[in-house]
Amino acid sequence: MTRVKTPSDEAEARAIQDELRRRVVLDEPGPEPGRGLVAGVDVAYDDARDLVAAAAVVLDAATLDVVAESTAVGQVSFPYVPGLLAFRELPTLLTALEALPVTPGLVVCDGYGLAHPRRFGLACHLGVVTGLPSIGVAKNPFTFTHAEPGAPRGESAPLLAADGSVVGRALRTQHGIKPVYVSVGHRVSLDNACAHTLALSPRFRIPETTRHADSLCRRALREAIGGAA
DNA sequence: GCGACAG
DNA sequence: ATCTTGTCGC
Repeated sequence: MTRVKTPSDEAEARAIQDELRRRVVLDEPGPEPGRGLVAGVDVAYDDARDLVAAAAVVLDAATLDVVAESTAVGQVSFPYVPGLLAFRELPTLLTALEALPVTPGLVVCDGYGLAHPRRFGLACHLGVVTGLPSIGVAKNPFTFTHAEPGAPRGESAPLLAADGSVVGRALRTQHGIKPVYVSVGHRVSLDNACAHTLALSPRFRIPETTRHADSLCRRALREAIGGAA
């Protein structure tokens, strides 16, 4: 079983990131968009009980039909610290992923990959520890900047770090609607990551993978609380 | 130095 | 992330 060591403090977490970051693979194009199986993952929290519920939903990339689902509930083991999100979400997320009856060719994370203060966001971390191709699709630009993409669906602008380096892309998934922020996680090119994101978002701003995972983890959290109360 | 900052 | 009903629109 894939495990993520829970750091005892932030310094240790950063040291772990530094070590795992060396294992990120960036020279593979990744799976072909619109084919195979794509998984979406997300988590929901109950702060009062320190619970975290994770969901993994697998879609047929061609039809966007749901072919498998899995959830897991665990205790929160790390605080929310911007830049260290993976240590909070990954343990439970991996449990849900491993319980899937199939292995996806790509995992779409709700958050960042290389677009990260230390170039090792949640999607990179998940990709490295599972070995699976992964990308990050976030709803906010965090500390990064970008020019306004053209209005049509499919338009994009480079997502820039403070030092000017390109860490991802602000991608318009719906005409005239706020873009999403795509970055590479592991074993996928940025072009491919954006193509997948577009293919997964035919109707709404957020990819269907993330939408399914979001509603499923919220449901799992409600049921976990309901069963305990 | 302080605040902002993926979820 | 989360606090949160009805309402507007396809």
